[in-house]
Amino acid sequence: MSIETIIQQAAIKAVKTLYQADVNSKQVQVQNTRKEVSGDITIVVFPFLRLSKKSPELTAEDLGNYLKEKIDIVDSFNVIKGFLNLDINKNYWFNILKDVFSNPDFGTKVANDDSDVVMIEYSSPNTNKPLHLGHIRNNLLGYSISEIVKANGKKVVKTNIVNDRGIHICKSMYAWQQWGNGETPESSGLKGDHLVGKYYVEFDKHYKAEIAELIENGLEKESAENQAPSIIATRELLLKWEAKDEDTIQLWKTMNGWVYAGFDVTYKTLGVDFDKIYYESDTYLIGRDEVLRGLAEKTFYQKEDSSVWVDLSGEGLDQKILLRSDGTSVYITQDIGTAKMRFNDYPISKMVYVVGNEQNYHFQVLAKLLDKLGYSWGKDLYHFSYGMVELPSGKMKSREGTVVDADDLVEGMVKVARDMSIELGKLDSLSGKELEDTFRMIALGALKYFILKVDPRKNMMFNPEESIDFNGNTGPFIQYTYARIQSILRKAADRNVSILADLNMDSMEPKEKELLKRLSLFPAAVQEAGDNYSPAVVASYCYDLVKEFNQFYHDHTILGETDANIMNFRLVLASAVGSVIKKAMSLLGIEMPQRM
RNA sequence: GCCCCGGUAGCUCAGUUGGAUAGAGCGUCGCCCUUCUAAGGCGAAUGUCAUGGGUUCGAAUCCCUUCCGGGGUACCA
Repeated sequence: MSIETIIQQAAIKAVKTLYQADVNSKQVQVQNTRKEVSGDITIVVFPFLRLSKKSPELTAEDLGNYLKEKIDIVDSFNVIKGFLNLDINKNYWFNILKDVFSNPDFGTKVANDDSDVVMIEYSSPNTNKPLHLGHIRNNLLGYSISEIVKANGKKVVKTNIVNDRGIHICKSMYAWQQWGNGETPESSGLKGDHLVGKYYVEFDKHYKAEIAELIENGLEKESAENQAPSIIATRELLLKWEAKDEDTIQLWKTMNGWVYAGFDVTYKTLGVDFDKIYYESDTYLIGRDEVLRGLAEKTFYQKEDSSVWVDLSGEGLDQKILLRSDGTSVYITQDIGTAKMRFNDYPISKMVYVVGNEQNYHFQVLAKLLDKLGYSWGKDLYHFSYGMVELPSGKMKSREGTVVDADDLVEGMVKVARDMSIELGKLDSLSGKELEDTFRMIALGALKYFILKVDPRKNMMFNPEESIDFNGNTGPFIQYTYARIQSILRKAADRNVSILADLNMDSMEPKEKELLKRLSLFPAAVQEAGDNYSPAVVASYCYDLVKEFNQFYHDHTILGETDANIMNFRLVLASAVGSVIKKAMSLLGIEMPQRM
């Protein structure tokens, strides 16, 4: 039971005894005491004034006296206006420290056979272009949320739906056929996904030129967009693909193969992975069958041009197309099929889609569609809607080439990490792979923390002109603190100092107690992050912990301490902080170096 | 037009059930390495919490107005 809960329940009893009145836990506001004020935990007494019919100060005095007498972890108290600040007995804090030190599962819950299965879809790339910074945010969030949900005692299935078919894929295929001259990753030395992306951009260039020409010849914009030769050819290609034309399928397989090889490299670099991968090419027909079933059951309707629609105007939404007039599927068709397949494959109790907020409307429609098709789980799907990454110049657009490429960004950061490490000269004891791994760890730590510390729901700004920081509230700052702790623990081991969970001390320094308080908040942070699907909560917690540790580290020596009990206590404290840092950062997918 | 989301220091961001003097980092100006790693610590300056109103003992937080920005809005994904 957390300290907040203990105090809260005690306060409810106190009010009952003192004022013969019932209050619920919501009315008892318990918060951490502000740093400038003495005390550990604070009760806000304003809500009780009506019951006590006394001044805030006297009410707080009443409560304080009661708690001091009845609750053994409350040592003493002070009152400032309507705030009752309680001092908690040191043994309470010592017990927390012992728990952190000796319990490897401190702060997290472990899943068992009966735990809920949560399926988390993330990444979901199109196979017509390489990944960019927006995808990085998606991948990092998806991975981190998976780890956080796991830490809250759920079974997690990480999944990826690869959008490997559709008109957009045909665009790069067509462009490659027309202007590719047989170029391959081998012949050009280009990473597969970058090669295919090049032809996607190429398509757009030609398509735009054709539209401009048609408009010049007197066509309206809309008809020009529909009659440009490139788009007509691309539509034919999609029809041939859906008809399983052999050459078209072969080209599709070849080009997608290039892209997958490229994606694998990027995924590995980012340290993300999946338990189950679905391909739209396998699921879209199931979706189409579902749509046709809905049509037969008159859930949906058909227009004269034979396109299929759903009318959601009764639910406050619009009409939505489900199959085009030429019979091919649209984006939402495959999502229906994929959902059906997944629920057949796994005993899913919650389905989470990590997809950008530009698709909020899409997921509202999807939930209602699944519901209409008779799937009870449809309306419970959760769209984890995250914000866009914006550049100073505006939104990133793959077609126009105004993106921050994922591979380039990571490589650039590794270079910065390498240069900086060499300049600081701290890694001279390492060499070869170990050294290179540390550079990558630091670079990825900086990038991941930069992305994940921001509230996922909000749009965020990235300025390519300014490199991502390595000082201050950053991943490397946290890694650095961890490395310092490991250095101390190594030195302690060298001197044969054993670290005991047995703590014998009369009092603590303020910085020591502050650190203990921070440690005690870890379980609440993990839970809050899980409840809100927010890696930023973990990042923020970890930063506060690390900042607190650095102050302690600055003010107090550990190995230089002459009192053996105090030295042992500080070693236990440092070790515990180290393990919490490591665990918290692992929830963000950030690794901790032994040295840096 | 309609719907959704956002606006906090020069910049990037915290601030979740309404609580004490609104906080960090970067940048700026100072200070601290004969002492466990200075990717660190300490101090200074910087705010009409977009705007106007309302509810409340108390509002950055809840409700309404206006302004600004982003996204979506029937055959892109």
